[in-house]
Amino acid sequence: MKPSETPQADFARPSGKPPSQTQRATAALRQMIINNRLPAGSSHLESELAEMLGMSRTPIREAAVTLEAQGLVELRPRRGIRILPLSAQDMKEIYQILTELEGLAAAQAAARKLSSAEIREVEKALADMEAALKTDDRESWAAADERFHELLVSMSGNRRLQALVESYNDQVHRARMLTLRLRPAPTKSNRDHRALFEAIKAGDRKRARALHTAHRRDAMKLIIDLLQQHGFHQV
Amino acid sequence: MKPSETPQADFARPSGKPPSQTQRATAALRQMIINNRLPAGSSHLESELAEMLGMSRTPIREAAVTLEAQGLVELRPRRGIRILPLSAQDMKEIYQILTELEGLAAAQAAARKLSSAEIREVEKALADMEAALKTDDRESWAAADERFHELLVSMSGNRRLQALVESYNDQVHRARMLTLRLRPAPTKSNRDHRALFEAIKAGDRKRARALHTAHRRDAMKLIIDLLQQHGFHQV
DNA sequence: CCTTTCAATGACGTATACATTAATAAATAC
DNA sequence: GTATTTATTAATGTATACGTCATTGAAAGG
Repeated sequence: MKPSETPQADFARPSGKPPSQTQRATAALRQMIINNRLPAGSSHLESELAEMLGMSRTPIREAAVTLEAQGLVELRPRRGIRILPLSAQDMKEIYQILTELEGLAAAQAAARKLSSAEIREVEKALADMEAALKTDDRESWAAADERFHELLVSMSGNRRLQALVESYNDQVHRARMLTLRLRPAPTKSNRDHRALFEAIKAGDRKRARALHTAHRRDAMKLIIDLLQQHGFHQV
Repeated sequence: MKPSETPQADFARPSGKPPSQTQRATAALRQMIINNRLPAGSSHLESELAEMLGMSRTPIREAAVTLEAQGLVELRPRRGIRILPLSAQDMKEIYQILTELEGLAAAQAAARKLSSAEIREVEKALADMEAALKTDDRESWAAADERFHELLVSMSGNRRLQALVESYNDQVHRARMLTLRLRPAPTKSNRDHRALFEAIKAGDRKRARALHTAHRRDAMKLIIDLLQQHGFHQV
């Protein structure tokens, strides 16, 4: 559930400063888009959003430009800022990219020597997922799952890769949440995660990559099928 | 040499309209960054750039935000817009990502049935590269090489993948041009291209991916080594 | 009743204004 | 001569102003 942040947001907030209006606008809008409080397909005038967030149009526009570059919205002259919906085709494109990039991350992670702190964090995420599976707490499971995958990518050591995966994950977050209750219990997912992490710890790059790729491919198929079955042509 | 364009720039210019100031600014600045007319590491005040391009600060700021999201510049409060230089580590990160994404593109292209127009365009690029190699015309060779790789990615059918690769290619364009005259004649490169294209036409996904991955890995090593040998620690 | 033209509205793109605040220089103390 | 404090400068972040142009509705014509 943790909101991701754009790379520049990270740089631009040297931890002491009060966030600028532009930063507030970017974070707030991204958040609202990701968890569907600004529904996919809806349009919003700059002045509306400005009033809603208590600022002028200027920082709203800058935020909108950033989010457009991230693929979350589209700026349509005189018709407002449109929250981009995702078609099945869009999902496929994004998942193909994610599959590839996360596969690389897994291989890179396997090539490294993990710190004990890293291992502990991953183990925690795995344990949380298993606990959530027992009580069928889907939200907690999804949160831990997200944490697990974020950790993997961060362990790749490639900051750009990390930012990129985060950004594309943001784009499919809505769809993932939507299918969370429609899917069967993620028993196999948990097994996959364990096996993947074992391969990484063992330093088996090839296997880590293969396992992650297969895992993501399954996830994509699951989500796309579910959306289709339940008649969502756009998300 | 062809300047790439951001996805939104493509959408935002429905071919009839005069480009907006923001679009002009984004294109001009990107162009100047990519071909080193705004040197890596240099900083520029918004007002300078505004005067240079004959517009107010507003469109300059919007362009800067876009280019920051693309990873080309950094906005430093009160110290101007800084053109981000690339270290060897940066190059490695970017090439890892490019290698992966273009490998995927090659595999996807191999899975498709290419149109005769597509085949003709690729053949032209290949022929141009071979002709340029004969006369040792490095600039023409680089232009054709770029066209070849762009065509491959576009043949993947994944628009997002295409935009992404374009964007990361922009980031290493400077370094590529810098090493163009330092490297040995790209004889092997041309052979690689031929073999790769044969694999794609034959529909051999695995081989297409493997060939492309190896090709890019070689290119990365070549460039990084050359830069190191010639004492460029930043580009 | 449907189509087309025209006018009015208002959202956006851009310029400009202005307060804030960081960086630089000057001045003072040591 | 060096370090610390203060004053000055000026670049940014944000608000506001305004002209342009697309969209909507009305009016006129078929």
